[in-house]
Amino acid sequence: MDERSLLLLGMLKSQSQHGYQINEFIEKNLSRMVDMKRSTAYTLLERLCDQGYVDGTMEQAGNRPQKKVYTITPTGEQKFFELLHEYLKHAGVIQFPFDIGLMFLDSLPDEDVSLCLQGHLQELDRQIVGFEQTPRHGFGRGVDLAVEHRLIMSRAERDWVASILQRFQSLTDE
Amino acid sequence: MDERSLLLLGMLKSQSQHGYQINEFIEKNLSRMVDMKRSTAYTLLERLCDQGYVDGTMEQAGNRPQKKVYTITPTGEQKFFELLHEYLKHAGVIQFPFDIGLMFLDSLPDEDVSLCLQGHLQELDRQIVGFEQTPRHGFGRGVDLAVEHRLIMSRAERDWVASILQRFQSLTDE
DNA sequence: AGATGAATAGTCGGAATCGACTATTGTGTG
DNA sequence: CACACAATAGTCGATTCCGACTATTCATCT
Repeated sequence: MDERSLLLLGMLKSQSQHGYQINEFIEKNLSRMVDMKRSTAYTLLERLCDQGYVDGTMEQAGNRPQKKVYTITPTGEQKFFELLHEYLKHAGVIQFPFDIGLMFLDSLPDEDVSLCLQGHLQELDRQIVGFEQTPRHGFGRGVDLAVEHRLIMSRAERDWVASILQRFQSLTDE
Repeated sequence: MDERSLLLLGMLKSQSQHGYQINEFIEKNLSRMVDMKRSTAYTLLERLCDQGYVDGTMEQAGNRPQKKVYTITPTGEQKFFELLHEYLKHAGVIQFPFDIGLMFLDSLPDEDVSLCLQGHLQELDRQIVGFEQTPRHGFGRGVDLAVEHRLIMSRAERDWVASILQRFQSLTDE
């Protein structure tokens, strides 16, 4: 059971909803923080139902197409709090694929490195703008904090990459 | 083909070696940056052989037990450079499971949040000490840079979490 | 009326990863 | 000498995740 289940439980805790809604929300609002595909979300929702943490009921509202509405159960809420504590408390091992690149930097001519890092920097800037423009007060202080977290992390990385880039450029220029 | 293959190709580029050595090195020196289990490494090495990027030959050195020595091929080197450019250039979407926790912070009493964040902080401090104590000059500037990268990222996160924690504690104390 | 598209629900097979397990041989210790 | 341990090689089944695909119903447009 990982942070994706925490996300699903959390979203259902704030409001019962159906899979499509959940997926839309994640794609539109959280794609910068979470990477979970639609089919995975459906699978996970099914599992949560099997485990009794969520209750899924088909509804026929008026004559609209069928919807399956998912609702968190009391045990689901318990589980939610358990997971929430866990993920707030633990830092875990974050993996930056970029680091693997960095490790082998030496195999590349300084010029290539400069070019790559420039590209990297631009991507980071784009990400930062994205976070800066993310509307706040999604569903509470918490979401804003998460965005702020990502923002300061991206900025820290950008500043560092920029400083490294300068090192390389001064080597190349001289 | 992901960053794990880049790592394997890179390690083999610097030196032909056998799977056990590779796994040992990753476990002992890179466990803070990369999470890849032994069986995965073996699987990946096999695949790299199939794809012609690596050549694996059983060797019977003296009367020691069998070793399978993996050596990077010319196409493997090409692939290595390709992947290296890719991973240096792109920032990708980093996922912090912590963020999912943050999003739902509001569901927890401030006191709980304080306790969790204190735990988080301690873990981060441990990680930072780990990076600080990582011996430098592993196989070149690059490795040092990667460690430095992780170090500044962890510090940035620690400082931020500490500031958030203070906010919560001042709320709780009053 | 028929076509098209959006909202909603999935399903299914394949790839990736891991944990736990097995096998072989040399070396060192009691 | 016997036994355990380290070094080396995997294998295999379970689980997870994803991409691509399908199905249904209504609304809208021609």
